[in-house]
Amino acid sequence: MSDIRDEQDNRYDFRATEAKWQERWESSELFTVRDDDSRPPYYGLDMFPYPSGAGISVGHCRNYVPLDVACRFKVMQGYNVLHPMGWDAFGQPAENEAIKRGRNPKEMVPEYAANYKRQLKLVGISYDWSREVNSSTPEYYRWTQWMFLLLHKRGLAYRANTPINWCPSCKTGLANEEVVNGRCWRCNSLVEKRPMPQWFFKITAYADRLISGLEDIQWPEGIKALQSNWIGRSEGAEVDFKVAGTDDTLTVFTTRPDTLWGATFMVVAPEHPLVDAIASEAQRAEVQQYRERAQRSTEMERQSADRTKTGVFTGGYAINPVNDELIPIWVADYVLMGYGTGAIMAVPAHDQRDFEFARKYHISIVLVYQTSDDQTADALNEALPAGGAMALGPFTGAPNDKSTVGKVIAWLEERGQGKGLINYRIRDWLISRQRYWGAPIPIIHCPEHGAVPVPEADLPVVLPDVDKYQPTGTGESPLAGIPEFVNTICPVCGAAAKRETDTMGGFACSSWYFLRFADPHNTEAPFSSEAVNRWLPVDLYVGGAEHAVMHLLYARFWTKVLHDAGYLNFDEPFQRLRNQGMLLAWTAGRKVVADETEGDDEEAASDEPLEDWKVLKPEEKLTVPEDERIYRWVKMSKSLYNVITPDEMAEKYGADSLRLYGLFVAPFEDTVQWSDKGIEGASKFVNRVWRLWNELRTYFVPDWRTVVSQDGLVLPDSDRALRRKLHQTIRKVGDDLENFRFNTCIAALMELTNEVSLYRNAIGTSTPELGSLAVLSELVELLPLIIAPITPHMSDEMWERLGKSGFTFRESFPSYDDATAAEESVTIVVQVNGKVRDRIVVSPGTTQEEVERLALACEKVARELEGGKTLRKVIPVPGKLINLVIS
RNA sequence: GCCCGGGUGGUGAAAUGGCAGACACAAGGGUCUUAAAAACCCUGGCUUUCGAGCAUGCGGGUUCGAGUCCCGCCCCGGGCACCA
Repeated sequence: MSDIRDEQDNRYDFRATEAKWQERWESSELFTVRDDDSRPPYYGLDMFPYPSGAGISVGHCRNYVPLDVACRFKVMQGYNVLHPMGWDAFGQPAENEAIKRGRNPKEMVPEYAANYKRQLKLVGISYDWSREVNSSTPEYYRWTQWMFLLLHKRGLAYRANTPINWCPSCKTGLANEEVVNGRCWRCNSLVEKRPMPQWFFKITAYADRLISGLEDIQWPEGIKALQSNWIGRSEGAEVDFKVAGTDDTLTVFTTRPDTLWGATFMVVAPEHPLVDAIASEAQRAEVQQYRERAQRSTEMERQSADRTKTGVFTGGYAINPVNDELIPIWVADYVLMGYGTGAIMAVPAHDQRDFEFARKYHISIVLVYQTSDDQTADALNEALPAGGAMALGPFTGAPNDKSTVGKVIAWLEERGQGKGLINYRIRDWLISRQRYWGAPIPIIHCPEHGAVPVPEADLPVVLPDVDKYQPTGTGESPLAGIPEFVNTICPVCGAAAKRETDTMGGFACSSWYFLRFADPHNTEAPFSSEAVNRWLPVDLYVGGAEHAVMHLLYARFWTKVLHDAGYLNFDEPFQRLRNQGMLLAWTAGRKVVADETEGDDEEAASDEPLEDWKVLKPEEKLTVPEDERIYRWVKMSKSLYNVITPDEMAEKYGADSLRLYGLFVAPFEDTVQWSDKGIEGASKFVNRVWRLWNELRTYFVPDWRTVVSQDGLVLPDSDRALRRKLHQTIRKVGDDLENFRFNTCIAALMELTNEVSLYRNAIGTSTPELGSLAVLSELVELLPLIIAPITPHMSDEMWERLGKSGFTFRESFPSYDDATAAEESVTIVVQVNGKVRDRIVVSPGTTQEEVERLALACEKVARELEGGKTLRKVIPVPGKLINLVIS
């Protein structure tokens, strides 16, 4: 490029340089990955995004850039690195946006994707675009449907008519994982319960393996805990209670069968099927009323734990199997139909919820465990969940612990009154959506044969073009209104039949896309096992922690199913996971006006974090004066009108500076507050490196290696020090990049730069010796390589100016020499009673005796010893410190 | 209520149980310049009687030595929330 030929101009022309190299990377297909490559494979993956209209913000660079740096580093270390990108284009986020803009998602998504792609290239991300996938294309969703059929074949997809989570605003059912605090994860509306026939994936069948599989993957402990808690394994027993005067049996799940002797009543959920049978004539009306009231209240109201418990006596009694006592059966909404059996035995003495209920309704309380002989149930102020010894029944004297629980379960099993059982909190994954923009569920409903899977050969079931794709709200998908789509024939008998009109939720597409990248153009299968087994599991997966119990759980489930079906030789998809921190922006807002109701602005609602604060919309910025504005740090998001784009930053400071700033500002996992000052600092550093390097390049001698490796080469102290720093930096940068410590990595590069600058100042206008020239040349040649993963554009430009051909991406990351990096002297801290009194500088091999002698010889130490104090003890820390204990 | 994170200068942050504040930003001073910008150099936790003392949310403890480990609190962020 002609405008960077002026070598006297020491200002770095990042615009021209970055454009030049991005073009060259593209035209040389630098980032295209081949399967037939002898280097060891490495798979680095970002969670694929849905491309929204606003494009990416600098916030997105918090994950794309660090992974890019890690991948570029891996390439330079000699790996064949798969680093792909694609579009999670199906699902509510894309569809909601299309509706809002009055666009057809089919046309809109590719436009948005193209913009994302342009931006990602602008930031210099090294994706292999030849493997780009779009989950909303028939070439892709054909195989998502294939996955559905596989699950169906294996008994893991079923249709059931149970009350499901319904979002009235999105007009569709939602999976449990998509309901956050009783609200829709996309639009924040309150979720209702609606009974309707829906398709589910049987993720509960894999609950145990989804917990145990967490053990040997390198994920943040917090995410593992989140998943584990979500799955919620709890060990206990099912116990059968006879309903007095009937043939019915009420089965309960309990984790504390050992407290059966203290069960003084039972509670069933309002929706429990036996309620009618249990209720006595006298109580029936009251029970019925209570059930209706419970049905009307929202999930949120019902599940708020601080609400005082309510309930109604059914008039019926159960027989406690361990002592044949009659105990009353109540109906109360603190018992949930969705967990266990929807019925509990209540042990008020040892369960706080039952305790509160018993006290409120004056039900008797019986102590099973006593912490002392004179302890009475009447004296309790709260339940005793732990401690004490059993005070009644055949296990009298047994401790209040797991071993007793086990013994009681065995005892119940022997007597045929119950059995040990493990219960899970996780529910099956509801996959049906009554929406247009998703992969049609490949099922045909035949009056004769029921729900028949579409034969594999007939895939894909193509999503038809429609005029109206808005959700209907009737519980039917818009597809139901298209006779050409709906009417078909049964694959089994050929009779007239109807297609399933629900589509799959977006999380179906993202549950296997990481497999498709290994073999993205396969038209015969979703992937070849050979390709997938070569590249996967993903070595390094980067994305947001908000997917802990959604995508990350579903993807693990599908991987296990595919493994069990023999398609994969691994059953955990992501070996190592890293979650980037959020990016916050300083955002103008105002107080909420009294009559403003929640959810009036659908889009903003999902991201607004504070209830007493409303973001200023662009049009309000003119009307709300500065002194009425309230500024807050909130997540950078287009719905909060506080987005800074990589485009504007790349234009002003350059992609390399933007990359460097995001990496340097804080540890990768930390939340960051965006600052323009910060990126200015990063840009200053990039320019400083550029300038220094260009000055020093005039000393470059290409054969420096022979000089540096000469036997008996004696360099002046300053040269040895510079070389030592260089090799120490190579070591540190390599270590830090390996461990995602980008901020300290860049700090090390800054330290090196500072040292080089001082060295340069010291040279002044004098001509360096041959040895010094070699040391400088080593630096001039290696620096572009060391910094290349972070500032790839500048590095390639430097590389070319050194007379090298090709790209730093194709070079090896420099190795360091231990001997050269070793310190020539060490500073030993001299402490007296743990307080620093002095420092002594010794050579690394100095004996401990010598260090001690030198320490005692320090004037400041001598002063401490005055007044008859004597040395009691010497604590040496070799190479670091010596602590003299005196008194 | 339960489960995870986190609290260190004016700010972002460093620190295998061993010199607290690396590296930066902002600030102040200087060099260069007619001037400014840029660049380069220097200073900087607080207090001080210039010996030193005090400092990593608070209070205890372990240790020769604690930002780091243990116990008890407080505050902030996130997740779950009547799960029997």
